[in-house]
Amino acid sequence: MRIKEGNKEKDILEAAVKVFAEDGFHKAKISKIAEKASVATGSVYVYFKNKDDLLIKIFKDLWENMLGELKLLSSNKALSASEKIDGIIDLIFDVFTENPSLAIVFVNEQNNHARTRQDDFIDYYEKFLDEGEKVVKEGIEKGEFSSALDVKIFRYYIFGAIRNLLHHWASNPKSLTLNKIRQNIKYLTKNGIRKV
Amino acid sequence: MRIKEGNKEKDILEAAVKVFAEDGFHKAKISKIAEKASVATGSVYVYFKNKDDLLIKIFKDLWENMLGELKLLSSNKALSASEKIDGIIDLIFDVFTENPSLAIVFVNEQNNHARTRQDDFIDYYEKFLDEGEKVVKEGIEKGEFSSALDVKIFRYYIFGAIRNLLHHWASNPKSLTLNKIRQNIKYLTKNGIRKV
DNA sequence: GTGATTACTGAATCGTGATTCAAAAATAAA
DNA sequence: TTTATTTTTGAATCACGATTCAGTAATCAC
Repeated sequence: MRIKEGNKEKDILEAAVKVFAEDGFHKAKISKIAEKASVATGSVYVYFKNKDDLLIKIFKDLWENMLGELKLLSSNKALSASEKIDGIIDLIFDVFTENPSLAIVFVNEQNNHARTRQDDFIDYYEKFLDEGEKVVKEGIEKGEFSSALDVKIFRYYIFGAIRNLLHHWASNPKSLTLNKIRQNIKYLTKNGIRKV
Repeated sequence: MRIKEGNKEKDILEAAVKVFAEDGFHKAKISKIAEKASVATGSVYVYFKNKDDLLIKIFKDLWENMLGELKLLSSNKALSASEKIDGIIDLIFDVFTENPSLAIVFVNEQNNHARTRQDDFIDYYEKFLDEGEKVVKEGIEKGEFSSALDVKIFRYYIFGAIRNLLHHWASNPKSLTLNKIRQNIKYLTKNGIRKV
């Protein structure tokens, strides 16, 4: 019997994130991913069904993890709705700060890929958004947030804003500090641009 | 001499937008675009250099046009900065309301495609964003908008929010009316979620 | 009508890179 | 050391669809 050496599955997945971020999913070559992971091309197919499967696993890992963390946060009775919103923003920024390539892959590939197929990572992603939506509802009920707003719309609004800024940052890390972006998002989300 | 019948270039471009929206750029087949435009596959190559060229022309038309309209708007001395922001939001919504497929193609393909190549549609797109940025700066100088915000960040923030909502709407037109989305964006942009 | 010119066609070609698989290598058990 | 079992390899295969181009059709000028 022979034991698998190291953790090739993880190596391949990490290499895939980098290559997908660099070249885009469609132009990314399996051979390049294999090379970056220091395995043979064929080994990729030992661990993953095909190229799509790589992307699906990347997103599944991401959102499964994010959902778990968000649940901890949103169930924390000590926090106001406003603090929870800040917490969610921090959650997202922390993950993507640690892994800018993942931010790029998420922003560039997830929508496109989710459209046709019906993969289970979408469940986790949707649940993540649903959980965030609950926080906003709670804030409205408590009177913290304006009842004029539509929670469904807000969910796409804030998430789109964050995504776009992350993408911009990941593509030009020098142009803005992530911390400044994070603070501005928190401010804008709550107060908008109007002078108070 | 033979004269070109109809406007095949326009037909092909419109068909391409639809097919790219439906299938995504990479899975879209030239033969399907040709069929939808009622021309032969080869005719696509009479009017366009290659598949990429189709996408580039789509974006160029879009942003050249948008920039023109935005310039008219932003130079209108009768409007406050706040009214101009509303105007920009209307501008974007009007175009994509008329052509939801274009909204999908924009959201799904533009980032991805812009990354590698250096095409001239990017100039128009950047100028459009720059022009919007000017309006915000003007609003800050006039004291209409909070001086706490970073205009660069706001530009990506608002544009990301709009993009994401348009994409959601274009994928599920039934779920929300575009008018409601538009109103919420205007409200959120200016006031945020906090109860006033 | 004829000839000249340009538009249009779509089947055949061709490049690319995902995927396969037979062989080699590594380890474990005997 | 030999055999059995599992992992790893990477060159060969193969499918796909973008692109080409030789041929056909349409229109014009005369």
